Amino acid sequence: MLPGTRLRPPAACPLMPVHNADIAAMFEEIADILEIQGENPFRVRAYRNAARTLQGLGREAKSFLERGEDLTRLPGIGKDLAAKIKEIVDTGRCEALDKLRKQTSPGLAALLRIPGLGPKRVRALYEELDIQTPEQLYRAARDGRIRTLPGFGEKTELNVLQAIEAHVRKDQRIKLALAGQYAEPLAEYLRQVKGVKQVVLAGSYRRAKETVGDLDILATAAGDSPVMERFNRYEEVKDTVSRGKTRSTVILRSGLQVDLRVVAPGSFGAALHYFTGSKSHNIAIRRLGQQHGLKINEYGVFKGEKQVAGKTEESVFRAVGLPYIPPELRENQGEVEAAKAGLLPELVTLANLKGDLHAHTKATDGHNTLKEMALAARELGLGYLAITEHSKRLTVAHGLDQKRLLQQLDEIERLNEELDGITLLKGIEVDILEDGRLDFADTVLGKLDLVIGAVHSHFHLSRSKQTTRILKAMDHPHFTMLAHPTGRLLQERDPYDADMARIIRHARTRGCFLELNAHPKRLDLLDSHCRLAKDEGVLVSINSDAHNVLDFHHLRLGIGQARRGWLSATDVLNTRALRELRKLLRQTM
DNA sequence: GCCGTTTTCGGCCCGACTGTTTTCAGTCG
Repeated sequence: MLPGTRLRPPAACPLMPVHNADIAAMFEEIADILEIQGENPFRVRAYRNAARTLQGLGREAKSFLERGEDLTRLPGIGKDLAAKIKEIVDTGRCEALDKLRKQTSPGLAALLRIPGLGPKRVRALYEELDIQTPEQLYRAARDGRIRTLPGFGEKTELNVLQAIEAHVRKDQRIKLALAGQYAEPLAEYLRQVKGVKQVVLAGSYRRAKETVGDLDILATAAGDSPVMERFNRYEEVKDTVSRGKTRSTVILRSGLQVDLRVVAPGSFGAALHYFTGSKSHNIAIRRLGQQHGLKINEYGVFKGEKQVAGKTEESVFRAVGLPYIPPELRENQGEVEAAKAGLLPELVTLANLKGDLHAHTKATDGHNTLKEMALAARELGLGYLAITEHSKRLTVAHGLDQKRLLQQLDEIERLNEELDGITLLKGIEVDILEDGRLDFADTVLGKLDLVIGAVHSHFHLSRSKQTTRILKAMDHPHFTMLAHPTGRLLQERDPYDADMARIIRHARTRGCFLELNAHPKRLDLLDSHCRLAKDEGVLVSINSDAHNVLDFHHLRLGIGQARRGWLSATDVLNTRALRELRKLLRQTM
C-alpha cells in the first residue's frame, strides 16, 4: 500500500465550533501551498509560526475574541493573521485559503511530507510531470521518469522510491521511553570510542517531548578519533543516510533515525544548545544574538571573527543577556521573554516528589501485593503511596466492589501499623459513568483519603456532553482528583473531546486537583494544560499509575512532562509532606 | 506576514551534506 495522503483534519464547517487545531491546520495548509508556489519564505514561515502559537496556546482563540482580547498580542500574530483567525472562528472558512486551493492541486501538500522533497522539487514534479499524489510519484519513480527532469538524477529517483516505501512502513515518531531504550546503549557505546570526551543525547529527547522523531547525539572528541567511523559500524545500524566528517545520519534496524554530530570541546555548549533545539527557540536566541551584534552557530558565539562564548550552554545564554533556560522550556513559547524578565520558574525535579497518589495491586489489574508496592515506593524515597484500585464497573480490570474495597481498607490499616518510612493512603480510581455519576456510593467514598475519578468508557461523546459529564463528576462532594484527564494513549487513541480550559477552571472553583499521569503511553495533562493549571492555581499531582513495582520509574517521565509545562515544586500536589497533603485532601472532601 | 535598543522599511538563523553540477541549488535540522 502506498502512503496515500496523510490527511489533515478537515476544515471546520460553519456550524461546528472552531478549535485552535483547526485554525492551525488551515494556516499550515496555506503555508504549504505558498511554499510550493515559491512565495517569500518568510511569509510562509509567518503562517507556520502562527500555527505553532495557536497549538501551544492552551486556550481557545475563540475565547480571546469573546472576551474582546487583542490577538495581535500573541507572538507571531499581527493584524492580518488576527483578522484571518477571527474570520475562521466566525465563519469556519478562510477566503484566502479557498482561493489558494483553487490555484493548486490538493494532493501536493502530502508530497512535501516525503523526506527529500521540498517545495522546489514538488513544484517541478507537478509542472513537468503532472505528479499530484504520492501514488503518482511512486509510479513515475518506478518507471524512470523522475531522472529525466532537470536537477533530478538517478540517485534522486532511487531516494524518492525508498523514501516513499519507508514512509509507508514506519510510524513517524516513537514514545520517549522507548527512544531511551535505543538511545542510552548507543550513547554508552560511543563513550567507549577512543578519543571521545563527551556524549550527550540532545534534540527532543533532551527536551523530554512525549514522542521523539529521531535521535540527536552530540559528541566532543579529539581530531583523530574514529568516532564517526565507529558510529557507522554500530551493530544496530541498517542504513547510512549521509556521512560527513562532522555529521552523520543513520537508520537503525528499528527504523529509528539517529544523527551524530561531532564538535571540538570549545564548541560543546554552543553545539549542545543548537542540537537540543527546538528550532524555533534557536531562531529566537540567534535573533537576540544579532541584536547584541553577535553571530551564534553550533561552533560558538562570535563577535566578528572572535569566539566570545560557546564552551558551555550557560555561556551562550549569558552572551545574549539571559540566565540558563532548561531544555524542557525551549519551545519558543515565552521562555525567552520570561528569562529576560527574570521570571523563569524553578522547575520541579524528581527529588521534590514526596509520594505517589495513583497505584494498583493484584487486587485488580496490578501485578504485585500491597506490601510489595509499598516497599518499592519506599525504596525510591517516597513517603506515601495512595492505593487507587479500579471500581466495579471496570470489569476487565477486575474492579473492586464495595466488599472487596472495604477488605482492602482493613489490610491497608494493618500494613500501616507494620511498615516504617512509608504510609499507604486509602483511595480509589472510580469510574466516571456516562452521566457523570461515580461508580460507588457516597457512604463508601466517604471512608477514603482520596477519590480519583477517571473516564474509562464512552470516549466518543460530543464535546459538550463529555465536558458536562466530567464537570458533574467533579461536583461530587468526595471527588479529589481527575485522573489521566485527556484519556489519550499516545499513538493509539486520541484524547476525548472535552473543554480542558473549562475543566481546569472548574477544578479551581471546586478546589480539586488534576493528575499528570506519568505512564509512558499517557503523559497527560499536556504541557499547555499544565501551564493553564499553574495560571489558575490548580495543583497537579504527578502520579505513576503503577501496576507493578517497576512502574514507579515512570515518575521520571512525568517530571519531564511537568517541566515542559513550566511547573515548579509548589505547583505540584505530591511535593507536599504527608501532613500538609492530608490537609489539602481534606479540603476537597 | 511579522516586527522594532539599526522602529513603519527592510530585514527575517545558520551551516552540513547530497546530488548534479563544474560552482551551487535543494533539503534538512
